[in-house]
Amino acid sequence: MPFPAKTNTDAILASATDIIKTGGISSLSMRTLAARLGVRASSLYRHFPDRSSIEKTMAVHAEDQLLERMRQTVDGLRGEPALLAAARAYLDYATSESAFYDLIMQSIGSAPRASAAANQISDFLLRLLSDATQLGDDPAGAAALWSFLHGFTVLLRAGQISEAASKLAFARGTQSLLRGLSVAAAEAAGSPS
Amino acid sequence: MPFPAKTNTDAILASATDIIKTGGISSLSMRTLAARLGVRASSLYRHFPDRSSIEKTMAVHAEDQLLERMRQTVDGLRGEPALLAAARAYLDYATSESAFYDLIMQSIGSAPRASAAANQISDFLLRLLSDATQLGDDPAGAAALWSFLHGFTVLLRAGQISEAASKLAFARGTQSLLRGLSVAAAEAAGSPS
DNA sequence: GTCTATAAAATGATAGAC
DNA sequence: GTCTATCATTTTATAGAC
Repeated sequence: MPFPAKTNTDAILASATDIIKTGGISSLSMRTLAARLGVRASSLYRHFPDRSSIEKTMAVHAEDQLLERMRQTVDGLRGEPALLAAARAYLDYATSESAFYDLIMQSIGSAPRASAAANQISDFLLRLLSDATQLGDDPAGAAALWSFLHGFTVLLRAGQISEAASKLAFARGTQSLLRGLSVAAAEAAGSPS
Repeated sequence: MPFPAKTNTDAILASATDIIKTGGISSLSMRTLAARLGVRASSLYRHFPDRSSIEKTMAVHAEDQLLERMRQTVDGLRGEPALLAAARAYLDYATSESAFYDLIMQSIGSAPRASAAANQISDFLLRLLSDATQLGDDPAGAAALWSFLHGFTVLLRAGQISEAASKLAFARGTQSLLRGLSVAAAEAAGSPS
């Protein structure tokens, strides 16, 4: 072996993570990545077939991480408190790990249909909502909840929701949506008026 | 005038609109735009100083159009029906004019603080919500509503919410959020328990 | 106002030496 | 496994002729 290995899969992913955390997904290129690792861009193709495979690997990791954060947060909780805590964990992850969160949403958005990761998030919210309302599965309600979570993330980051007011606004939004869905589900379940 | 004018501001914007409607914002370049107009890319700089000014002009137009659609829709309506109709108009615009909607959100996301357009949308939702709940201004509630609207748009387009179920899911989400916010606002306003 | 020509900078990716 | 060298492409934007 005339040339010792100067990098490896893990090191590449670690550097790629640093890069997107600093400058966003668009700042990741084979050249910027190689430069950070002290190698040439062409060397990276021994470890990954192309650029998109590096992004894809990070995206999968991000999806696992988001779900894990929410699961850890709801550990020991049930009903409404569990749902509120999970919602908070979602927002916390989306804001503190915004680059990873972008990878998740980019992955979901570019998939033809609902991706496996998307289904996991959707199912997780579906179960939390069902447990909180005690009124059975509510796919439409879960979709509404996820819509609120993602939308809030985007508007908060865009500066449209002030940092100061965000905590209260988020709690009010989450609780209001949950209460409204509970009432709507109860009516649909056969308790008219 | 040795060279007759082959294009103008309006023609450029019309072609730019066609391009982004077909291939999204990223497909718009000075070259693709010029090719569609039958001129050279360099000629465009006589009409617009740079590429971003073309995007900006379209974004402003899109913002006006979205607000106009919502205003027309709520014309003659008040209270909850007005809010539900406006929400529907928002989603309709975002899905039928997705490229323009992307321009709006891109503009909002890249602005340092809350942009003028963002404030107009926010204020519009604020007034609708206030009129629907009859409980005064609720900035947090308006932010929650907008969050839901944008998030739903994104998830619907990503295929995470089925087309078939979207109409019902959207109506349920909007109504549930409104009802929940009404209750929360009433409690905060001094009608405890 | 449009043209040709060109600058200047990125990008992803490959061939082949070592 | 890494290197040099290079290809091929795309992009925004400018200079100057006509």
